[in-house]
Amino acid sequence: MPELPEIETVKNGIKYLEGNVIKSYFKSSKKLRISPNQDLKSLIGAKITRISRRARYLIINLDNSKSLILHLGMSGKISIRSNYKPIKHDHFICNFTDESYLVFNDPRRFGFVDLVNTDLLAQHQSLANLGPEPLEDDFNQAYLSKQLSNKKINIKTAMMNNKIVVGVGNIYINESLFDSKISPLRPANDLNKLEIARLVSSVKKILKKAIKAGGSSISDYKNAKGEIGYFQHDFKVYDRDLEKCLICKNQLSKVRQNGRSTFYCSKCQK
DNA sequence: AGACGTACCTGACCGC
DNA sequence: TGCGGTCAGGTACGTC
Repeated sequence: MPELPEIETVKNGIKYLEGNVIKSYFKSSKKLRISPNQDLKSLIGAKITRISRRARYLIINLDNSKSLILHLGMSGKISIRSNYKPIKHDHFICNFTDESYLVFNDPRRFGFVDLVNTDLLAQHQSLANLGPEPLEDDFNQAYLSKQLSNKKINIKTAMMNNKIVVGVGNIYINESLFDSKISPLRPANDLNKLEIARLVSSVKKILKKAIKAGGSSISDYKNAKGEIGYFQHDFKVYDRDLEKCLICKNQLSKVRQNGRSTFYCSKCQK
């Protein structure tokens, strides 16, 4: 599921757990992308002090100087349940003092759960060397121009590089490039300042819109469903290669770039 | 250093 | 119905 808007939605949906104490946990024996650095036993009795997000990682700070890091990989989902019945691919479960359960389910197992000392969080293999958050002010035209100036790789792949900017995955870069009318095939260092400014603003706009829509599904969860829902995507180019451009009615295109599918309009995006 | 291919996994879907 | 091929929203690593 997850790109940045989905993780942000999950974070907002589980933030109410702050202040709860972990009563018990379960970790499946299946191997995830990385194994926890520390014994998870110290989770028991720990109180959640803060839940936040960095890039596509969920960070859960505990009152025992330790922090949980959760990553959802390609297929991971987090849900909150009022009672727990095991289903296939449940890999990590926490039971809290309010009797709710947080469940991490991930069929492809590209995600992970890790426990580290909070003072070493920034040095974690996954968190060190990350670029800026796309919605923060330090992700701007001047910064991006500098980053792209020596990159000959296509702009689409460059934008999916976590060292340049985090959390922009395949869906949202396709949508952002369409929104800014820039062809995904262009070499990154070929874009001028104006185009880079447009791209920065499109990335922020598209992500904010998706987060806003994702947030609305959380209220459904609170009222009825018992699970955190995801944004019902409304894409203009992603997965629409058999359809026509909503702007110019041209047939949309699909190509492969560095192993990933790219969708775009060859007329609108130059 | 940057570009690029590949590996990690399961499941869904499509054509034969 | 079953089988093989291909694809999927991410990330890390090896090689040139």
